[in-house]
Amino acid sequence: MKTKRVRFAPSPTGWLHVGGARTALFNWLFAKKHEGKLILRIEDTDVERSSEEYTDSIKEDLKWLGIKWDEYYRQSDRLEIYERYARKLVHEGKAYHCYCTEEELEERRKKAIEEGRPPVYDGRCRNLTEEEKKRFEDEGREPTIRFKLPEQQPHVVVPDEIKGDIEFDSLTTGDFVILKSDGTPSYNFACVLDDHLMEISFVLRAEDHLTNTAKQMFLYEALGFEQPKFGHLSMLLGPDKSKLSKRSGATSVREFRKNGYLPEAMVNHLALLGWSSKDQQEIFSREELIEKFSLDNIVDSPQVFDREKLDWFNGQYIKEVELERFVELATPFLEGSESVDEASLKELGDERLRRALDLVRPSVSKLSELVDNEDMAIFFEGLELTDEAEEVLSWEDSDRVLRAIVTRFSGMEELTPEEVSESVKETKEEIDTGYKQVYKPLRAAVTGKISGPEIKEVISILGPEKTVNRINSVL
RNA sequence: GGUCCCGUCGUCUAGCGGCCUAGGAUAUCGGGUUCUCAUCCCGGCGACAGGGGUUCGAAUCCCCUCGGGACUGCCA
Repeated sequence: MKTKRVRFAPSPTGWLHVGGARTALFNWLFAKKHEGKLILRIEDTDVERSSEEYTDSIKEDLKWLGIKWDEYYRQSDRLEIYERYARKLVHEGKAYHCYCTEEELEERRKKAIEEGRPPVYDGRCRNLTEEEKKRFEDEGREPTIRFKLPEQQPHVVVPDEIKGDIEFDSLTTGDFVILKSDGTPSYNFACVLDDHLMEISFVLRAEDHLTNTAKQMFLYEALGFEQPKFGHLSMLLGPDKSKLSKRSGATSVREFRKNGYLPEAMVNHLALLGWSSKDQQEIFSREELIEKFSLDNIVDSPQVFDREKLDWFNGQYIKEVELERFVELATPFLEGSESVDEASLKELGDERLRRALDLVRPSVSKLSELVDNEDMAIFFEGLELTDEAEEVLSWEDSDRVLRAIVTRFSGMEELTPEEVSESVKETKEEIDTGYKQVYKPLRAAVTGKISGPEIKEVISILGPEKTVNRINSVL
């Protein structure tokens, strides 16, 4: 069987969009599933809007997501190819030079809309005489090359592996430009040529390309190329149900990355947008996704990108990842926190930081929540008592309790959580009071707050010395 | 306007003619666990867009209406 080849073809005019990321992911999953190849093709033929920076950032973000490509191409490196084929079509009478300027075109378009006619190119340059061409050229006009659509084309069928055949009664387009006046190819042309030349066997792209695919059918025909298979993914929508855009909040994977989302959470969430495994599983490892991925399980209705579900996924992964990795991921966020200076981070030490982060994980759903996190603050100096904590400390037994604890902990080297529990129990019995009367003042004194992570763990991490110091400072 | 796609809880989805008084997840609400918060566990609320057919039987098939979306460039 022939190797399956798919591609992801972004244009570097912005950061990698989550919609694009999903398309890339589905292509990658498809390739992996079938032991095929994923081709990354940068469609940078729009000289004005494309940039090297965006190209790099897209590659970085794909890598971050764990989407690796097998081959890499850039359309700007391939301009001669497109030009050659465009000329070939002109030569064969399947395309022609058009001297209309953008301004003229725009004006006619406007007029057509006003008059209720479809705003399509009227084909006026189809049969220009040599003199007419020369006159235009003398005027300094740079021609484009337009593809000549068949005169009679009742309807087009786009075979779609996901939605089934899609029939177009008519194409809402006239002869379209395949080579722009600056010599760069337009999207549909470069796309068809490259998909063919790169031996793409399956084109999996978003639904906004549906009408493009229809147009491309003619190009395949005119060029004498065999068609690949096609599949169109539904659109990703914002909360307002319109195409996910800047207005809908964060849309680039870069932004999610900066906000402390884990790539595995992102991948998991994206995978479940438009695809499901048909059982009730929600959390998938990469391997499971590859194993279970199938075109049959793709739905064709559009989906809203739900941040809350992503947060849940992220929280799940934060709780599950290896502690070492979590520490690595968390550190930059801690360092970026205003309330934590380098000195106090250093003072805490690696081991205590490790344990503290492990303790705080369950309450965090994205790494950015670690910045100025209340629970983390417990482990740094400079605590202030909240009003509620003050109140707890003013309870009748609080002073006695805390003094008893201080007596127990003084001079100790370290404390395990179990030893803390034991001490609390003994103190409770010694003073003949309830657990709350011990735990609450202890928490208030040590953390300055009345809620937070398990106090026995907190104390164990801080150690007896710091704990005693803190208690003494409120007595 | 034209062309095309789509329509099950707020959101992501299961369902492919009887297993559906429509299942799961998330969000939300309530309860439990805990010194407390978070986690976790248990429970509640919550949907087949509407109308016609076809059929013994329709969320599932057909038609119409309505609604949403995309495209309609020398952007991709």
